[in-house]
Amino acid sequence: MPKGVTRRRPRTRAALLEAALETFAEHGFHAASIEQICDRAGFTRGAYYSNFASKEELFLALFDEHGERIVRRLAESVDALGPEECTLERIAELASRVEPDERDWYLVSTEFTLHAIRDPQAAWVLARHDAALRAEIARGIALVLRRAGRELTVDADRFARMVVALREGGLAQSYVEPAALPPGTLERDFLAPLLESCTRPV
Amino acid sequence: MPKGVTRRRPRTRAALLEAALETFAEHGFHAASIEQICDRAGFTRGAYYSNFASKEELFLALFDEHGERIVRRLAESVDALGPEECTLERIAELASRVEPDERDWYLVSTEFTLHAIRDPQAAWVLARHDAALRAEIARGIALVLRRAGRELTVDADRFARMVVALREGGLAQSYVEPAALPPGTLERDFLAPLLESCTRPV
DNA sequence: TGTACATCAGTGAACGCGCGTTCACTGATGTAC
DNA sequence: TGTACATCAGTGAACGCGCGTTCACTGATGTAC
Repeated sequence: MPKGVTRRRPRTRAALLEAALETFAEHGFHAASIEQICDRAGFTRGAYYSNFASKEELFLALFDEHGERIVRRLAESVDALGPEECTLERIAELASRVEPDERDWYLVSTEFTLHAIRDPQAAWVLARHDAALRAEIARGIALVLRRAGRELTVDADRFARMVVALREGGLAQSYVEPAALPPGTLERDFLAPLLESCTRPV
Repeated sequence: MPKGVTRRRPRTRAALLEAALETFAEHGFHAASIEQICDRAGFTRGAYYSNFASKEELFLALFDEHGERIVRRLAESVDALGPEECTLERIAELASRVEPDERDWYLVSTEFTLHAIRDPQAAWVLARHDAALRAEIARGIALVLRRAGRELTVDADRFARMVVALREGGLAQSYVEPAALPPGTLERDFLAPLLESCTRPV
């Protein structure tokens, strides 16, 4: 193992993945060419094939590694939940936050979802990430509800699935008509009522 | 105008559109080849280019015409609503119905949504269809609520957007993991509570 | 109703371009002494 | 620390295949009388 000097490999790979995210977001998986990705990353196609066996493999790696980042980020947000976040309205407001950089990920992960519906291996990878994501959502909700002196009356994972559906379904509409439905609107409007009717005082 | 004898044109076009729906559903827009579509429809590529100027145009026509069918079908369901459908649970159950043939349309329309997020013309077409769909949903909900002696306390179109988000977000999860989340589950579990907390007696 | 002609829908071979993939190479990174 | 050598990451030209699109044609559909 070399010390001090950094091998270029990981940085090249990371640059290609980052460029792939942006290029796939802009054009879609099939319409995006490997040359576009390499140009954006500042490398040649040879470098690409030195790091990835095929376009398909890149797509999988991209989803896998970036998906992990998303889960980590959410976990940190949950860990950072302060004691003041204990009203149902406050939870809804937190859940309605949509970062500007989520758009690219939305486009890529939705396309990956379509791929997963057709491909069992991709489905398996997607299901694992989604489960991890829902576990964090459930953890966050349970944490805040406990502080608010309430508890869910429905299955936590099922509730988390509903939250994910609401968010992803809402983002689709928001990205098609940003003016008609600003991102986060549905969470803001309907999550508090839902928490109201799906919890009870503990 | 010829009488009696049917020109082949409309039938050929319809066959190509039908085949395109299935082929796009199976492989996705870019991965599906025009030859596959023509083979499935029982025509040659020449027939295809006699009916459509390009692959892009077919995609748009397919979404446009099939989308209209979906709205019509929903409108008929709303018209057929009997007086017995007047409890909140009954509405939730109706909304949770997912026909087997919706899978193909889900795959194609979701891909079209991604396309629309990137392309203003497609966004406009999609927005028009979605608005018509939501209008029918709102009409159905208002109809049944009135019979149940209740009314929405939130904007009807906003509520319809939430219903659409829940359904499409839920279908994504269901189609990736059919065993973990049978189609319609989220509607069945969460629509009644939502209607409960978003309506009042009139 | 039957025949001759005109038009139009669909045929299928050919084209050519774009893009994923390969490979012989070069220069940068790391190792030995 | 400096030099000689080995390995490895990235280069970029070339390949070839698949697919969208075109076009000269043929046979089916429709019209006139």
